[in-house]
Amino acid sequence: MSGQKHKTIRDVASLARVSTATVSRVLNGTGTVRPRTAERVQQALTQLGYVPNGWAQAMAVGNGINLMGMVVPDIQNPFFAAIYAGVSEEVRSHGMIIWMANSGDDPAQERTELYSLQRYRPHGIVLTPTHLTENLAVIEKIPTPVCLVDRRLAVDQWDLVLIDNKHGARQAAKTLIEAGHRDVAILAGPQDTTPGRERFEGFREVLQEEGLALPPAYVGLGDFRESSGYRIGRELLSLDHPPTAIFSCNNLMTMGLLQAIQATPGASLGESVSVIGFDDIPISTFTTPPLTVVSRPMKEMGIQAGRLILDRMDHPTRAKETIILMPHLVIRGSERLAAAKPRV
Amino acid sequence: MSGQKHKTIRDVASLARVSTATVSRVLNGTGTVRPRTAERVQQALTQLGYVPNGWAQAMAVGNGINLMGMVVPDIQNPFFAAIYAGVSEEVRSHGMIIWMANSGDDPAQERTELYSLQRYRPHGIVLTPTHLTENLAVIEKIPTPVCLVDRRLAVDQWDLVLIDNKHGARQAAKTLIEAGHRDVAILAGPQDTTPGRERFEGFREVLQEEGLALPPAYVGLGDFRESSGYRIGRELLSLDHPPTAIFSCNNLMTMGLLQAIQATPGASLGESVSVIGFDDIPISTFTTPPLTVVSRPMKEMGIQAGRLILDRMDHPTRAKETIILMPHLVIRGSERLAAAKPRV
DNA sequence: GCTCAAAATGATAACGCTTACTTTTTGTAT
DNA sequence: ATACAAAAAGTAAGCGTTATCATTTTGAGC
Repeated sequence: MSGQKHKTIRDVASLARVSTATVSRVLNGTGTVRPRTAERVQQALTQLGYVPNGWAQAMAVGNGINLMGMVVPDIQNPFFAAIYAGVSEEVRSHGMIIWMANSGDDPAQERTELYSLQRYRPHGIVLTPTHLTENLAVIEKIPTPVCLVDRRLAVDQWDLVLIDNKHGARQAAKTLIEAGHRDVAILAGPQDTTPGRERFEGFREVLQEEGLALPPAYVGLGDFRESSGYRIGRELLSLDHPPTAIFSCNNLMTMGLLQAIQATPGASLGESVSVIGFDDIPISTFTTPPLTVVSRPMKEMGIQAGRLILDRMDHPTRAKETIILMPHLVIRGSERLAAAKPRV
Repeated sequence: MSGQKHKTIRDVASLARVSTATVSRVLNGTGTVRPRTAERVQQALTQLGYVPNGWAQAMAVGNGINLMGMVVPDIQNPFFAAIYAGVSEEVRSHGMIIWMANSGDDPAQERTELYSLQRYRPHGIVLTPTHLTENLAVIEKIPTPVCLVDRRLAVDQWDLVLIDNKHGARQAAKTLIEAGHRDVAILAGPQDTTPGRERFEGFREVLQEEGLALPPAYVGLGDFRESSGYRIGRELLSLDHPPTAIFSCNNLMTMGLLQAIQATPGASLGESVSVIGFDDIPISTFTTPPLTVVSRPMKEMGIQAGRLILDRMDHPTRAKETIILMPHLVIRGSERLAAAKPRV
């Protein structure tokens, strides 16, 4: 039911007719307690359904609870969900639990979330910052190990787990061109984030190297959300001279883009337009043709971040470490039009 | 960085040359402090980057932190993710944060998670129990409002948010039959859970009413996981006389089933076999034909659960409430074979 | 039965904060 | 200047634990 209050160690102590210290000893297996007494305490414990108060314990012991904080732009995004899974896997063995918070990619909200998180004194924080500079001062003040994931900050002072975005984008661009495409568009992410910028750069570089033009109309600036993928997808496809291939810079925008293709009369994946997406998504094997994507070791990123934080907890002064993981292309067919002949 | 410790209210007090009580007053806006003093305190506050210790606050005030607990079988499952979103939306306005835990559909793990959750004294717990009876004793001892979502317990003592599973399953079965199918199979869930049982029942009822046989070979007992959907899907499709339609009882198994169809030579969604799934999934609009599903108001379930808990926090003694939400069929095409003619 | 070390238990001070309650300061009326 | 109420600031208890120390109990050896 719900009326009662939680029992305290004092309730247990008085029921078992011992001092709170003895109950505590039984609970934690510290010190020595006579079997007879321990038995009485155990009985009181189960009879009352006592569960120790975690905060009080943490305060008494003085080193907080085994809490790991995590602040990411969007928990619902499978990419961050996978990072969560990785961090979780890595720290679980240390008896840690994870406190997830959502910054909504908004610096103000990020500030709020970092603040409320710190109120509960986590042992470390895994952070995907929303902005290069906006919250630098706040983050610098955090007296707890911080590990940045997926995005840098303007100051290079923290442990870092990154993806070689440029490399991934270059592979995508090259693959599209090798598949015969000349009119290649990009559905880019926000240019004030590292992933957004780096993927755009890699893409543009390849086009330049191959001597292909990138007209302004073929550059769609999205916000990494599904809605912008749809909107920009519709725009690109309704151009007088629509692109024959689109590189979409993240998973959610790819979802939107695919819907835009379905919604545009005459447009058809693999028939009139090719797509390569950045990040694998659950649907990628179910489209026709299946989706070619740049895939990153998402869970591995979380594992590394967790490892870096745990490591820094033990060695607070070691030099910052930067881990750059490589994405790889998963070719499934959507990079190529049914009609097109490979250049070979 | 990371070396330092968190500042305490005492650090602030001594820097501002006031007592801790005054700092507390400034922090909480209680009592009266002269502007000059408040100014000094504010300065110390920001200079030290002080963040109050949430547990200590909660303990001093004596009513815990604004924590809502949530224990579900699988956080990764979009269904529970949506419930989370609903609960989150409902309780956020009360300044609450949510502590998510994963029971893995395993009673032992559920027990563990409920225990660790209670250590942090949540104001309420939203629970999708793993088993009808296994953890009854534990759950009855929880001295905090509990609201069950999606599944009942053997004892009917808690607030409840359910779906009319039978109704949804009946709709699915009827629709398949109306589309001309006579050989209809079911990919059922575990029969020791309410959703698993009720969906099976509804399905079986309709077949009986329509005078159709349900041979044992057409009943696949899965465990609500993708792998079992795949395995059983392969089995059903490789029967000498395979079904022409399959009703899959949850989202993950549907994913597995779709993969099984793709992997089976000669099988093809909408050509050789029709599918209706229970629960909408992101991929449902991307398959060809798009997937017909029984869709439930998932987020709404979370909202209701959140509401019930908040309500019970204010009225601990009110009678238990049961909310049953209706699923509805979303017809997209996969319930019908391309060759088949509607019976009309 | 008595002694005395060893073992078991109890009393109590933290931990960081809030909040009655008490004391000091302020400012106004004389 | 003095008195005095009101306002501001300080003191200390308490929230539920653990850990240190002090005290009591136990039981072995005589």
